[in-house]
Amino acid sequence: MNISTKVMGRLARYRALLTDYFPKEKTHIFSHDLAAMMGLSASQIRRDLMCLGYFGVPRYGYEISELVKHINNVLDASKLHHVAVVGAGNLGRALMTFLESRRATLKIVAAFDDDPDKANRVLNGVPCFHMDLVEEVVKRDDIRIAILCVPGAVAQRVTDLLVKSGVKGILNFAPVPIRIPVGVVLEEIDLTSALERVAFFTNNRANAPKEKRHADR
Amino acid sequence: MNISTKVMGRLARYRALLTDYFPKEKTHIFSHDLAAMMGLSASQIRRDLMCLGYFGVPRYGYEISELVKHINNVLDASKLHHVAVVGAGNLGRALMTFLESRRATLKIVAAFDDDPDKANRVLNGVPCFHMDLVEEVVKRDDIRIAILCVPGAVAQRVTDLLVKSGVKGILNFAPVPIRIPVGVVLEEIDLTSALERVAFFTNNRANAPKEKRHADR
DNA sequence: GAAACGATGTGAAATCTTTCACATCACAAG
DNA sequence: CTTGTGATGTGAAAGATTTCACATCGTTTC
Ligand SMILES: NC(=O)c1ccc[n+]([C@@H]2O[C@H](COP(=O)([O-])OP(=O)(O)OC[C@H]3O[C@@H](n4cnc5c(N)ncnc54)[C@H](O)[C@@H]3O)[C@@H](O)[C@H]2O)c1
Ligand SMILES: NC(=O)c1ccc[n+]([C@@H]2O[C@H](COP(=O)([O-])OP(=O)(O)OC[C@H]3O[C@@H](n4cnc5c(N)ncnc54)[C@H](O)[C@@H]3O)[C@@H](O)[C@H]2O)c1
Repeated sequence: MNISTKVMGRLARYRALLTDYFPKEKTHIFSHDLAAMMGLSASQIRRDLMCLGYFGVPRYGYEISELVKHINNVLDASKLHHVAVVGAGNLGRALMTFLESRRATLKIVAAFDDDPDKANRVLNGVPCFHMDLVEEVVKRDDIRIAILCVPGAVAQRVTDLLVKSGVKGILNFAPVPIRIPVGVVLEEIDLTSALERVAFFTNNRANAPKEKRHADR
Repeated sequence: MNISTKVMGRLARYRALLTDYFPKEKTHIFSHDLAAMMGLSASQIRRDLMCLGYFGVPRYGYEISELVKHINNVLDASKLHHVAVVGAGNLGRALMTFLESRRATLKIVAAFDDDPDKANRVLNGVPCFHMDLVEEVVKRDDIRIAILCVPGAVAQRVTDLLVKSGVKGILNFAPVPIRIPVGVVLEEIDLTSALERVAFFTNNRANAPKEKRHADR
């Protein structure tokens, strides 16, 4: 079964909803309830769940604990990933605090910055190193993933260093596209253009994307 | 011409690249150069640019200043939007600082928080009000767009208040899906699931989305 | 000016994603 | 046991996005 990026992302969100924001006393859920909560169609939910190898029972819906277990399974949630935040500025530090309390399998083990004032300290619960030590620490701590929060002007240079040091996945917040060799995974988050999208569709209703449906009939 | 969300987002990123990170001495650009920089195919670039009503010239490519002008035009960049940050915590304050220096047409005019310590002060250059004043200030300052940075548990409640007050677009960072009435535009940014996507494809090469192409032949 | 070149613009094909529609199933009720 | 109900799982249609392929055109060169 080949899971697309989109399905993958939605599965992660289903899981977050079910584990973090769902009343504990509920043991089962219907596709259309999940759909209403997510703002998607019920058939899309069912289609997504097909690739889990877990099947709900008609009339009862999906058993939540089983569903979560199977999502974990498909998303490889047993593997622990070591993550580094690169660039311990405002955004980087906010992310450190935020992610600390989140999925146990994604552990932030280090931060890097080229500002000497930030190195050799513990920032927001994370040991922060100078950029000179990237290669050494990445190898020593088996860091596979980097969250890139450095200014756009140096983003490509820092990326090249990270890749050279052995990082296999990068989540880029710098508002510039960066290039990576094949074999490395890249996800870009461009907050400015997200905000611009909202602004555009806000006063341009005609072009707005089709309404999200909340049911299936 | 009907512009999809995806095209819209890419146009914003082309513009950012051309205005912020492109050598000033260059006056023209080819679709395949832009493509290489963005990590997309040249034909996709050309297809996206088709909806601008501006045409490049064969052999010379696109004139950058004209291109930017036409993107501005399509994205309605002349209109000034008033934006509020709701929830002046770590993320909210990082965003205030960051967005201040960005597009002039998206102006952060207020922040809101229910912590009395944060109200009635200027935080990161933005006046911060208590949540009790949302309705009044949104109307007074004609705030159309809200950036939602409150804890997930209260996100829906705060959203309802914002919509009631007249906000027309919401950029949601809380890691829960929120529901809005039709007529309001919503964009969700889920950093946790973005990070999980990176982690997944990092040790699951087989399922990785197709390589981005950098050329057209 | 004519020919060659090397880029664009775009119809059509290919691919990816979502939705529809309905057979099927497990349980509840009679 | 039989029937009715209201879910699921899924083939196939519809829709959206991306890529291919090539006609076309402005520039350069001869
Ligand atoms: N703050 C936000 O809300 C926000 C939102 C979206 C995107 N971004 C982007 O994220 C990045 C960081 O934003 P920020 O607000 O945290 O900025 P910031 O200035 O607060 O932090 C940048 C950090 O990077 C460090 N740095 C600079 N050069 C470096 C180098 N060569 N190697 C290592 N570290 C280096 C600096 O010392 C600083 O600590 C920027 O690219 C910004 O555009 C920020
Ligand atoms: N920090 C991050 O990097 C990050 C990343 C992704 C998502 N998020 C999400 O963004 C939101 C904010 O994150 P944060 O790190 O800034 O948290 P934070 O705790 O630093 O800030 C939350 C702010 O919201 C305010 N608040 C609480 N209840 C409120 C209410 N009812 N009305 C108005 N304001 C209220 C608090 O006073 C606080 O200032 C959370 O939902 C978080 O999950 C944060």
